[in-house]
Amino acid sequence: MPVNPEKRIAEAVSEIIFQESGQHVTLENIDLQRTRKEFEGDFTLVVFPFVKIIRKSPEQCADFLGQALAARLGEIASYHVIKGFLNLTLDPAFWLEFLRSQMNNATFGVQPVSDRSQVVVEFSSPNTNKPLHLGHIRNNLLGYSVARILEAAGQKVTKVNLVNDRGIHICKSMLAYMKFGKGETPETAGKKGDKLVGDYYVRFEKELQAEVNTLVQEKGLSGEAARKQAPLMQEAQALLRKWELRDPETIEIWERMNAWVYKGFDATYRRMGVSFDKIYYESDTYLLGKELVLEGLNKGILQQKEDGSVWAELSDENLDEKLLLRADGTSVYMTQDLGTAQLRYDDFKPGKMVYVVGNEQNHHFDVLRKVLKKLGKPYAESIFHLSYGMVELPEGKMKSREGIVVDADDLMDDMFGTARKTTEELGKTQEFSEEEKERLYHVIGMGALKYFILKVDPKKNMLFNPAESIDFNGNTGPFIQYTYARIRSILRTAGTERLEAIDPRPDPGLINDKELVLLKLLYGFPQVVAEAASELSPAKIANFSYELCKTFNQFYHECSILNEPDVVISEFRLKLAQLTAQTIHNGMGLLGIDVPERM
RNA sequence: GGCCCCGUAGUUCAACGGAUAGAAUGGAAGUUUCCUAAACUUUAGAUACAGGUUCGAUUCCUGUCGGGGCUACCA
Repeated sequence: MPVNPEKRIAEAVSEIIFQESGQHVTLENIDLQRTRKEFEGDFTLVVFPFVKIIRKSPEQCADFLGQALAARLGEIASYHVIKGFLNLTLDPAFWLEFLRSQMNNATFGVQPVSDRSQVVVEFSSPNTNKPLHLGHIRNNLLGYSVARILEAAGQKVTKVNLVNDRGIHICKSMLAYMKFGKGETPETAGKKGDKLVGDYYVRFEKELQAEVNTLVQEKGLSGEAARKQAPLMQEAQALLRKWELRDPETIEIWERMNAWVYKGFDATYRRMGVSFDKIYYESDTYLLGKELVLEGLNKGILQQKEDGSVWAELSDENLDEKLLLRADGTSVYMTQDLGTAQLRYDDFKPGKMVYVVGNEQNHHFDVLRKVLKKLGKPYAESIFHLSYGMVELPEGKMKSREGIVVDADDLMDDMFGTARKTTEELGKTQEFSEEEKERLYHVIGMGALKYFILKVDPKKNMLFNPAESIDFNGNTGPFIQYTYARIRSILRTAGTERLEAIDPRPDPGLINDKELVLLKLLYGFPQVVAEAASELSPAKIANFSYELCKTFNQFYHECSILNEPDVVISEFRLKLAQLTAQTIHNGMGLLGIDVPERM
């Protein structure tokens, strides 16, 4: 029995058309899709593109191709034509063979690394002056999932994090701590380190605003001018210069505060279930960025102004000029990113560098690519910005600059609490131990959060509704987890050891529609993974998994699995359930979502 | 002002240029001597607007109207 009917059909179509008309049709131009479920058939060939070549009406064309294909390929059991669509039905024996070949495959849909070219995926990219918030959650989940999906498609992936640990914003929280901190530590304050430092950043902005208000009132300055002249801002800039000169006292405080932050971030990452293969720090890359800029200046690619600032002229690329070094010689965000890109390229020589960064930075990445191109860097074209939209909450918008943020830790606490409350109300966990309960509430709460966010197309702005995400009905993570737990329960009841020895092939004639629908859906999983990888879209996996669970429930409802008089059919169904569970497990794994054995 | 992204049932999301625009949720009505009812079944309900491109447009192009973002010597 052939293993790849799509390919065989497409090749046969190409040959048939060539014999008929003498014209070559490439495989990419043959539109063969899975038949939509409201029509009879397994694969559908769209024949409209061939009507001019074959010079027949769409219906005649489809009929001609159907006859020729059925005669040529044994696995095609029948065909029929609706308008210009040729629906092909495969022999049930093909689907049974598919089940037999995959039923004990624990890695169904997940390939081992087969592509030697590296992909580097950067995500998270926090600033050390602020705790992680809801936007970071979407970022982390997307990045982690995309990395796993690329891996499942056979690519070698390195997950990296780039920590923004230097710059004027970091100096602001340092300055506030130096002025108002009185030697406070996370321990004495009773706060996570990242929260403590974040509070000083907020404190700086508050004190600065007070100074600005005074200047505006007393000297009649504009808000913008007042901000620049305010003593605190001047001090922050002085601190940045001291930092770049490696002033020992400044460096000591900087290191101490950063260590607090990293400890806090680690706890949040661990809880979120994400990890990195390598962490870059901008304090290590900005000098390389400066070097690249100075090199470009020497070669005459970049321009220096009278005040000493260095710029890239991008008007030939339809962009404005871009500052790369300030007049005082300190570097900006773009400078750091130039250095980071170079370092990353030197480290891994990746064929592709994916940056998971919010869409408000679309312009930044446009400029980054073009500056690198101007500098003659070969990797400029391999940079891919995976741009995602904002996450909003039902209560309204989140704006980190205005202090309206949803803290990542708080949100995860919330999800855990809701998972506990909902589960306890249903009274399903009474026989669980305390540890098992804690574990389960974590898995459900995080599953709800992850699934809700990942099922949406990354580039779209989205609305996250915590209450709706944790609903056990509908297109949610907990629904999928629940379906998985039920299948596992069935398999435990049946006794899995009995399953290993049986032949899952009943007489094809004994298989009913529900079983066939489920089997065919499962068949599509590897294809879905491949699509998700090429489009960098976890949403594809999420929506497929939901479809699978729903289909399983319908199958399960109509086909009694254990109490079936016909033993062969029943065991065949158990095999089908087993492959379904495995597929849910693998699919959720690609989203970074755990599935519990019981719930 | 200029540039970019987005406008789909009441709501949250789907739909390589393909068939009768799918789900879920909320609304209405049902199903439990049964292996997890956190399930299943039935039902009403949508492509912002106007043109164009073609066998065919939610999808591509143009314009209008809405929403968001960017346009920093912040990151």
